[in-house]
Amino acid sequence: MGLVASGEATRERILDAAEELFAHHGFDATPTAKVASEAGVPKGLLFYHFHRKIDLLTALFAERMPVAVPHQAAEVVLPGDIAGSLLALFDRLAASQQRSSLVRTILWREADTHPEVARCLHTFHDELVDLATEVIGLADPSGSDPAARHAAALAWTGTMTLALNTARLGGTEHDLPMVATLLAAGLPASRR
Amino acid sequence: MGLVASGEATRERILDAAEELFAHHGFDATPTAKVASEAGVPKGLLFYHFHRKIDLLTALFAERMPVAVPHQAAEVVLPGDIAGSLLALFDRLAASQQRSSLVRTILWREADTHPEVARCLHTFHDELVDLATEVIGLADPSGSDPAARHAAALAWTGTMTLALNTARLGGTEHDLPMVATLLAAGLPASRR
Amino acid sequence: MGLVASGEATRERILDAAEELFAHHGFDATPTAKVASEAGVPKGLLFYHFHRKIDLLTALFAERMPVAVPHQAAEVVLPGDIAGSLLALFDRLAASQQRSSLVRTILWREADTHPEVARCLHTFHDELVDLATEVIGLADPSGSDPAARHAAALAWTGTMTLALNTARLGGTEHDLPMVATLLAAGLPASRR
Amino acid sequence: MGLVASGEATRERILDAAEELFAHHGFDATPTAKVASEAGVPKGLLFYHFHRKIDLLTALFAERMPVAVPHQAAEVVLPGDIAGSLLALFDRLAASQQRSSLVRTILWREADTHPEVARCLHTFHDELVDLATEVIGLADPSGSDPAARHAAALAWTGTMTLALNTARLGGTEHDLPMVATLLAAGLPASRR
DNA sequence: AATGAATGAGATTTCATTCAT
DNA sequence: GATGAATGAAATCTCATTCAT
Repeated sequence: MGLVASGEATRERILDAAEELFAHHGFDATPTAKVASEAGVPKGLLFYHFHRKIDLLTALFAERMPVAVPHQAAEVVLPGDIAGSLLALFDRLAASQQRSSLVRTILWREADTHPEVARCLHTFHDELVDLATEVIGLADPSGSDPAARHAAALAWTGTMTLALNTARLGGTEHDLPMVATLLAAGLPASRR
Repeated sequence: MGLVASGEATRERILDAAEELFAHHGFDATPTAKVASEAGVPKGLLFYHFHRKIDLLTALFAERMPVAVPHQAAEVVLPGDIAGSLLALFDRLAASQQRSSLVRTILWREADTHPEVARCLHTFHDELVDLATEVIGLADPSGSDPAARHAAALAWTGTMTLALNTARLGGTEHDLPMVATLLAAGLPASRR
Repeated sequence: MGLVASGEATRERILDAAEELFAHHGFDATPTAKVASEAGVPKGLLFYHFHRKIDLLTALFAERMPVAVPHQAAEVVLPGDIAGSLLALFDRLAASQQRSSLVRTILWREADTHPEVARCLHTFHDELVDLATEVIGLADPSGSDPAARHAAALAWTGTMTLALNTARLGGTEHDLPMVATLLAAGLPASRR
Repeated sequence: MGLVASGEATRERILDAAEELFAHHGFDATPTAKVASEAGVPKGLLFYHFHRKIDLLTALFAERMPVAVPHQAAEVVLPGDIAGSLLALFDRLAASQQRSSLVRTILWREADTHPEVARCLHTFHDELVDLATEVIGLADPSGSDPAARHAAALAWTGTMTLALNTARLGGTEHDLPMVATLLAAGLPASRR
């Protein structure tokens, strides 16, 4: 009938539970039994879908890792307004994090101990820097120095990351607009 | 005489082992038995000095958390050279991290699951931003806008943090000098 | 079919072992490992059925506590023969204790340290006194004073308890029939 | 000087702590470390005074076990008033228990698992029965049957024990005077 | 696919006892 | 007598994983 195969839905429920629990308590501190009970499935079924515990983690990154999608660049750019474009990029990023903050939390937590997770994190950062660089290039009418654009993108990525982590961990707010303005101001000045 | 009581030395050996193992494998994935054997003490002695496993973690942060010492500001400043001063600050920080990269690694890993650890992380960041703000103020001859100085300090802290994390997790190098130059260039321009 | 689920049978085997060991060596002096090995199950399975060690104790009292069943009163009464009825009551009790002396042993041992166990003990005693009162009432043709009946029941319960504990702990025998006769003799005399 | 040797006082403080803790939590559930800390002495000192943990228990019974002192009989007797004499005996006993209820609590708890403790308990009960028999004999003017006196003493000992245990464990009160009256009434009646 | 009991290795923690000072 | 660190055996409990049904 019109019903989706129950197996697939079960798998997703398990992943949902794992994502939530891994983010809040960490991979090692989360028993598979808790994942199963949170997902409302018997323990045995979990190991039918994911042979080992670690497979839950890899499945999460394989299927739910947020991507800093390149085609956002154009959508975000305000021609002639570098600072505004950077802030728009941040807003986009923050919004997308909404939907994937759990995976990102796991990403930071497990990066130190799982090399492949560390690679995920770096790839994500490199993509962010590239994206920011592209945004600046599209927004800057005067055509600044590529190296300067890359430096600004780097600083902005660092600032965004700091802000997102601070928000995630509940620290004090930061003044992003002022930073965007500063970077935009520095760009032409450093062109020389 | 000058000899430390044996109990104290043992305690430090245990903390050394815990620091090393927690940083490399994570708090939850490190058995207390391994901490003990690495420290060369019997399992029971570990619980004589630290009642519960978690006390090892809190002791590490209470006693070995690196501090962004304020009096570094003056020592690091190159009057008239903002970019150089910022880079010098980074070198100082990187050097000090050498001696405490383990605690910092643990700091990032456990921040999500242990609220008091998250507070440590925020305090550290806030201190860094304040320190960078002070450095810029001392290095800038023309007396820039305080808000701009703070924004530059924020961007620089984000960049430094990104660079240190990237280095720790083995990612691609970043071009810090260019960022410093860019921020220095942006400061007077944004003063108006 | 009539077959019990294997899980249930295992649970009972574990309780059997716990009952035996707790009675002979005490709750605190009995390692869970010994309960498991005595029951012929792996250690882990014990904690699958009973989450904590103390749950073994509470399960024993909840499921195996002997009850001084009220409907015994009529079965035990020899009309007109108060002393004989009391002795018959004791025989019934002693016989039923045969099947539950272990739980009773545990009951006495742990009453001081576990409040809910103490409550079990009191309930049991109160039921005994009520039952003895009823027996006396049914056996006594002349209709003695209710307060006197209750006093005799109390004295008889104390005597029975003393006798059972003495037997359990291996002390010297007591002359129960003489006590029963004495109490029966005192009843009408105290009616005045 | 006038000071008592500190060693003796320390020993008593340790025994005080052990008595309290063994009574409230049981021998097996009480760590020696807690006895030491409660007594305010370092752990090592405890094992200087009592070589093994079990020696604490034996010392308690050897030095602090309450005795049902025979010479109380005369002090308690109200000539001609058997019931009153029995009640007076109970009051004496209850008062003496005040000063030794802890040891008695331990007595009941450990009797099942320590044979020599069980012997203590029986000795105490036998002494009580003998004492009650003597009291009845002294109080009874008409000179009742020795076997009846012994039976009454037995019933009274059981009743007193039940009452004391009920009081100790916090159960419902019992009407002792009525029982004493009943037993006194039964004595001559059963003489025939 | 589904189920829940079973398994056993191993984790954290406790604790009686010893010992050097 | 006094002290507190040291020791290691053992206790309770956890958990990933398997398996029969």
